[in-house]
Amino acid sequence: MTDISMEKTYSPQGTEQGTYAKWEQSGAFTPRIDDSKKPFTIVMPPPNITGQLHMGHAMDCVLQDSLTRYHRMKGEPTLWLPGTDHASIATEVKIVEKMAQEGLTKEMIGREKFLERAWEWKSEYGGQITTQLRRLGASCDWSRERFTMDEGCSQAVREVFVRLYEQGLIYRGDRIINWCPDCLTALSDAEVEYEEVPSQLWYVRYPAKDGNGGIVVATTRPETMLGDTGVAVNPEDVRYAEFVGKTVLLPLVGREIPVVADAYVDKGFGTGAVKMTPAHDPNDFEVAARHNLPILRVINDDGTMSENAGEKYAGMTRESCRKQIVEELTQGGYLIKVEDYTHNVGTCYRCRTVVEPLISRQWFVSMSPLAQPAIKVVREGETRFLPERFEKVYFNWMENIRDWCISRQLWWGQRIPAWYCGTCGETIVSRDDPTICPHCASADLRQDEDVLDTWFSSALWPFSTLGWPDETSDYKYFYPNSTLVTGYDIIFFWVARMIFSGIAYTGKPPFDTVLIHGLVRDAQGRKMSKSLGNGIDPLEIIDEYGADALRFSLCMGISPGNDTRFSKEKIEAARNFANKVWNAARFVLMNLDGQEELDGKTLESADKWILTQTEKAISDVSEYLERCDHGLAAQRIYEFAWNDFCDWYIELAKSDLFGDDLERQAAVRAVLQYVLSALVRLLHPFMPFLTETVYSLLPRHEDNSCMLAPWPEYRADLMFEAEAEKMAGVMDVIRAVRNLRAELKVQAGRKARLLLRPQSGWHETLLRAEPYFLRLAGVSHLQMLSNDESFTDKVVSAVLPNSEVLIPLGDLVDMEKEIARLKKEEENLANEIARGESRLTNEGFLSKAPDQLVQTERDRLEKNKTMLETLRHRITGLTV
RNA sequence: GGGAUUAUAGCUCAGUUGGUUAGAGUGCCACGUUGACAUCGUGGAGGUCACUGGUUCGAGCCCAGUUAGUCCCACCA
Repeated sequence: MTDISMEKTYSPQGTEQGTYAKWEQSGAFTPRIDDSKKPFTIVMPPPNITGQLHMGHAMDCVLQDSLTRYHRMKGEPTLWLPGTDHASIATEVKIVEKMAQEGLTKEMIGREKFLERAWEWKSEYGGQITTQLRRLGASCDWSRERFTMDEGCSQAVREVFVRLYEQGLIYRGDRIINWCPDCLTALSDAEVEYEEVPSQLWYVRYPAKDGNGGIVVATTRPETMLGDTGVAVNPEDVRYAEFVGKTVLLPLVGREIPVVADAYVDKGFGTGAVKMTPAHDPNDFEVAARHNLPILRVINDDGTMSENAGEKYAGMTRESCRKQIVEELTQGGYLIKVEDYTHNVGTCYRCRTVVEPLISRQWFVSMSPLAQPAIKVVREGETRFLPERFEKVYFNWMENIRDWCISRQLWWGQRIPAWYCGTCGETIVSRDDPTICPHCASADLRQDEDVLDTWFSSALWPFSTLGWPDETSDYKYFYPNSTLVTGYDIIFFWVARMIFSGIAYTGKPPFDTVLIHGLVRDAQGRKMSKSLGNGIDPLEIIDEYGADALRFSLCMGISPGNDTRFSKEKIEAARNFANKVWNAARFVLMNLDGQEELDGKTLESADKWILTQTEKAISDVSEYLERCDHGLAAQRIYEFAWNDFCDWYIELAKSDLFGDDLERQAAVRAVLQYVLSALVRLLHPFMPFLTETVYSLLPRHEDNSCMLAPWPEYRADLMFEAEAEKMAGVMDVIRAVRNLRAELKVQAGRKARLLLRPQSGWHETLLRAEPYFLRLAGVSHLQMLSNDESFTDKVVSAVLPNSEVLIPLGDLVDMEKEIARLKKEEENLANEIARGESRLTNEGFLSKAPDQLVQTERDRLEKNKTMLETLRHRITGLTV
């Protein structure tokens, strides 16, 4: 017996952090570039430096780490590249909030000081995040850790910006954009979230020039009428045909505005006439462009009404101005009616403020030339989504894409590399900071104040992190990446943009596979959020249950792309599983002698059975991991470890292990060692800490790391299907005996005799299984009955395909009950036979079903008939 | 308006190209200190696979429709 000291209960708290430190110090997270091997690369979706990691990050991390560990064990040079995201707007908002507590504003301290604070923030929170990732066991290559605003990433950003500008794909223009009046910046379309809000639809009469009649328009935003420069109707609408080309008067303001005909207007909605506010509505803006309507901006950046709105309203908020306008319209007799109306309003995805569409001069990326090839690579399967259905989401977005507004009126981020000449007005976009204007040689240059959308740099992450635009060895070897793992919530923000960016700048799509996972919800299925206060801190879970338990619980029972619930029950189940494996290992290790060697051993059925189960598990788990199906893989390992190995094999092994046959002992030890070693390695991607500890305790593995151990290889020579089936038959008998005993409520300690009447071919197997019956079924002694040998004592019995099981229990047996029970069995069996017969007399089944299935059905029917006969014989014997 | 997705045991969820009598965890009931583990063991109860129709020799799975929920996109003022 090996002398080992393993606690009775696995306690992760004492070992995990030390194990991680050892891994990290060993340098094993850093892959060796080997041109003869294909690498496996994952870049981590960089968490925002705005705060701590939540459960969603934990899941993201766990899925990536299991893939990483699996591929590393398979011997592929595996790179999982970590990093963090500067999260321009989100971080800036946080810093501003924090400064407000000190009574400071951005303007008070200025850009430079502000950026100093931002970098301090980065080093504090960025560090917290990487600490958390380590606690989770993330085996990423910290030597390659990146930040979206580090020098290299910023250089890549600059390169891309300049290239696109030179290609004419980046332009600056006055267009309607989404403006957040609270964050005081432009937003891209993707950054606006729509919310249904109950509101009203106001019907307002715009009188004709003489003050009478006119046109009634319907609007959800009466306050914007101050910026109206026209009214539009449908060209085919006879009701308004006479007005087209004429003008109406804008109430309260008295401005004369033209009536135009445009197909955009829906005759059926409202009154069929729409007021045009080109400066504050994207559709109106387009109509205005077609009809040369003037653009009048009446809302300021901060959401208040501007000078253009008129002296009376200037400075009012949008909300109070609306009230005021409605009141005045009512008084003036212009308000015809008000209807309740629910509509969607856009809100800022960071601060939830209602966004204001307004016309503004911003930088844009021209999307349609970039989108086309990005659609193609997915269409043609060069890049695939898992699950596949997310491709539809992707196509839908890409095919309807609009130009991307990339400038943000913020300070924290990559500054737009554009300079304006104060002398000649020239715009200079260049890779190096210009000192004089190339057009007029003036030195009066001013850099654009704005920064780029955070997602502009995230879009380059798969290659900017590897050194691009330089042709570094990392870039050449690890790009394109293999798999990208992320949640479905950022397909548009991030995945789509990486794909078109990768193709446009590197010529290759950035990864082959996009694995999309769902959200982690709370036990009630609600989204975890700060406002609900139902978020769970992964670190608290790790402290209480261990990282392995957390990891396993995040993998178990998940289905690709679907949301999952996090519950106490789940984490406890995972913790219990860790303990189970720990104890199985503890038992095995207590019984090993360090000389285990499977080859050359004489194996019995039980050994062959567990080896066969092991090979099947190896093959299944490998396949599931290849398919990135963590849920099935975890489930499969769980079953194998708990049911096959612990519940059956270890128990079966005990009779040999504690028996006198030294050869059997040695064989069983070798099998235990082999299976445990395979099990631990299969489990390692999911429970790295536990398995690392156990693996190092295995004989001759003192200095070996499970993390670097070879992934278990499927061995066809250890598959013993026929023997395994025999063993399964023995297990059926054991189960039947247990069942009978339990039904009769036989005390566990009370042994009973077991009589078996085997079917042909089973005598030897069952006879040899006697020790198993004794140990696992509470049997005192086995007696084999021949076919014609009758047995009429008081017995309970069961009929199995391989034998008739009889247990004489004397007065414990209530013969009435026993007969009733057997009759029920008889009925079930008869039904089963009837079902089989109807199938086998069905012409359609016989002619169309696969031959093999028909044969199976025949065999089964045959077997059932024999069993029924035995059962009837038994019943007759008892009733006579 | 368009699309996706979910509906399977009390609860949480699996169920690969259609093929035995639909599985697991958890909860529940009964029994149990059998030389790893009570974070355990053994046994048990518990399901018209949302509904309707269709295809098929055969449907939880495929098709059509219905109902209920969740989500995404679009943004008719």
